[in-house]
Amino acid sequence: MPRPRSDDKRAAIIAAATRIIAAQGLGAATAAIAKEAGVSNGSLFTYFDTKADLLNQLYLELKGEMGAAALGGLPAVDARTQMLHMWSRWMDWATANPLKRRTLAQLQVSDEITASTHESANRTMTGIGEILERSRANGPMRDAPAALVFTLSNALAEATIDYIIGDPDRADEHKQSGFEALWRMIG
Amino acid sequence: MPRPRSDDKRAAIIAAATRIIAAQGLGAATAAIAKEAGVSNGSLFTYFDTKADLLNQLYLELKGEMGAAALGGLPAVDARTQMLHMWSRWMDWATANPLKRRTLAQLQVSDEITASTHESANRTMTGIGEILERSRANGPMRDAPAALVFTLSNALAEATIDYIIGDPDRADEHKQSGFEALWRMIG
Amino acid sequence: MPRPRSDDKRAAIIAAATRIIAAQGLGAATAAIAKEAGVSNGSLFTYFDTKADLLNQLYLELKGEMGAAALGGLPAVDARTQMLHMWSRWMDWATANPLKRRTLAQLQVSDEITASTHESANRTMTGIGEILERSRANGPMRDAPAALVFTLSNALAEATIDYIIGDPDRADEHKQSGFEALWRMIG
Amino acid sequence: MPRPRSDDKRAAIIAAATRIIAAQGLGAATAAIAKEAGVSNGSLFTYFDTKADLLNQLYLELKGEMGAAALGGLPAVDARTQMLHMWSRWMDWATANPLKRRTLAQLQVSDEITASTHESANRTMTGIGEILERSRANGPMRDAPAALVFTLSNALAEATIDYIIGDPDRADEHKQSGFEALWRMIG
DNA sequence: AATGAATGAGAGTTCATTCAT
DNA sequence: CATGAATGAACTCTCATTCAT
Repeated sequence: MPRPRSDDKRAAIIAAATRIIAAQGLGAATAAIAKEAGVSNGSLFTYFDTKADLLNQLYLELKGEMGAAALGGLPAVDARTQMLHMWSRWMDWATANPLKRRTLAQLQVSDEITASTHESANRTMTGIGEILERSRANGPMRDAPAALVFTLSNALAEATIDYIIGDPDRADEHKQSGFEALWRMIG
Repeated sequence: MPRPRSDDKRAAIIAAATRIIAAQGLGAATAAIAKEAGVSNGSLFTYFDTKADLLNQLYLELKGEMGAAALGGLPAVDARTQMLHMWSRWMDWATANPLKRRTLAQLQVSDEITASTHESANRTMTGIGEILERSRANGPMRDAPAALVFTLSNALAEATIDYIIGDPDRADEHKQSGFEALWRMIG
Repeated sequence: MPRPRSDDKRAAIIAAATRIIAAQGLGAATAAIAKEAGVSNGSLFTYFDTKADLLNQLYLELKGEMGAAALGGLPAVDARTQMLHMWSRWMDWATANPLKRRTLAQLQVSDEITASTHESANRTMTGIGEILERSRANGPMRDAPAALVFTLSNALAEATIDYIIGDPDRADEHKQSGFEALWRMIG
Repeated sequence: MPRPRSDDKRAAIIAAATRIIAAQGLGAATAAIAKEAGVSNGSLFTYFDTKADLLNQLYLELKGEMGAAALGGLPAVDARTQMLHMWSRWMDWATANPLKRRTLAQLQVSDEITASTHESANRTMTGIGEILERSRANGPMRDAPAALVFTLSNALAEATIDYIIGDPDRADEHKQSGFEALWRMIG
């Protein structure tokens, strides 16, 4: 796998794409992204084969970062506390990184993101899935398909984040409400 | 008397847009939509001022149809039964109209849809909001902001629909699971 | 020559075209002209075969009106006084009808105006030509080609008008200066 | 090092625009100009931001060239001889470059040309204005506004050129007539 | 005759991608 | 490998003209 030399440049493009897409949407020109990254438009294509490729890698990166943020510093305690910890960090990451969150939301629904990218993004979420599994092990959804539980929980999290972004002053309160709703659902 | 402006033609364009956007995304060319509608590309612009206008009207139409579908034939009974009825019809509409649902999902996150369009779309959802209010009146979220409850419930519904579309054979089962999750959350 | 019935409507279109072209230039849409005339866009084409036809007829009309204005009330006196009279009325018409003058100026240089239209417009200017001929009969340009004298005189008049429009407060003064320049040239 | 932006290509586009506009008017398609220049239609826009930009730059170029032609090789002699020299070179340039002259005439009256472009074009004409000032210093228009004198003289020149183009066989004769008319007016 | 909806050929401009330097 | 000029297909929207009513 011959990779181009500078990881810095790759990272700069990824970061620039995050910013530009947050501002302009997925229709943003690759030239605009390259410029924001301080790189020539031609160079962008030595790091990413196509625009779609860039988008897919960006998605992986952002989703991975979000997952890692959620799982960081996980205490070895009971499921509910772990879940709350994760939930809390997830919301915190989203409010602290509104641009990343915004871009990620756009990518999530784009049809430029391939099935295989979605799949491998989900694979990085395994840790989250495991906590979810432990959380619902004795709850009312214990017999539902794991993927359904995951989908519903994720939807709740995203909706809570959206709501918090619209009313950031009461973030903690909404974060708590959302978590309790989740726990009622699965716990 | 000139040829009168034809409601059929307007409807044909709306329908064509639904199909084409479901297949190609919001980037679909107006010419492709016009062709699918059996209309010249110029004609599209006598029915809709701009592409954005078409998108906004399409959004209103689809969202309105979805809301009407959800609320149709509502029995005058207790909140839970009403909610279940609505939930069920909502899922049914979505599974019966996958293209409309797909296009609606794209429009929902597009930034071509203006704030005022979103607002007036939401106004058509008032009926749904009322049922939700009755449903949570005595439940654990009775003190949460109405908008948060609405957001979370909506997210659950959308997620359930997505899941059902991915595994349509067990639609009824998932529909039921989703509803119970919702009810635990708010009921 | 089957002419459509309403002369009023024809006149309304001509008048509307004058206004719209003065404001928007020759690229103005026929639909805009029709609307300004209070007529349907289709109707415009029963009075004028094509846009070019409208433009040509408009040119003839405006040029004719301008010529008539210049020649009106011509006193039967010596050449210089006649010339001054004409010059004065010409300038007056132009300052009193800035829209017509503006549109006429645009048409004059348009390549939509055919050679034959130019020719017949010039034919309506015969009266002016005659005064010019008498004016230069004993002057320094007595042996120059009539058409050259005409062209130069016309250019002087147009330039004087342009200048007056740019500084209308001293119109009379500039009108006088221009005339004297003309007379020195040919008289 | 990328392919440097080529002055040749810019010049080719300017030259092509001159030819195409002379033939087809200002409505000529940018694609036609690009093709005539042997360049892709996209490339035109790397040299000129918009069609209007191209037109403005073309105007500046042509007017500048015309002014330079008129002022070239100016002898240090009396005003009349200088004026005649300039007049003669001006006419010669116009007859030798009918396409440029034709295109310039169109641009002169176009409303795509901005006020600021007109202004800076006029600034390149300062040399001509100075000769004009010297020429009229003791003549009958010595007290008229400089701008009026300039306007009238220019109109005479343009009209003479037009006339010459229509009867090129007797160019020298007409050139002379025009000059004498001018000199009577201001000298 | 009048209306205005219908048509479809362009128009200017953008942009992902390629490639000469 | 980096650069940015070059490419040309594609896009939305306009408009003179036609034609069903």
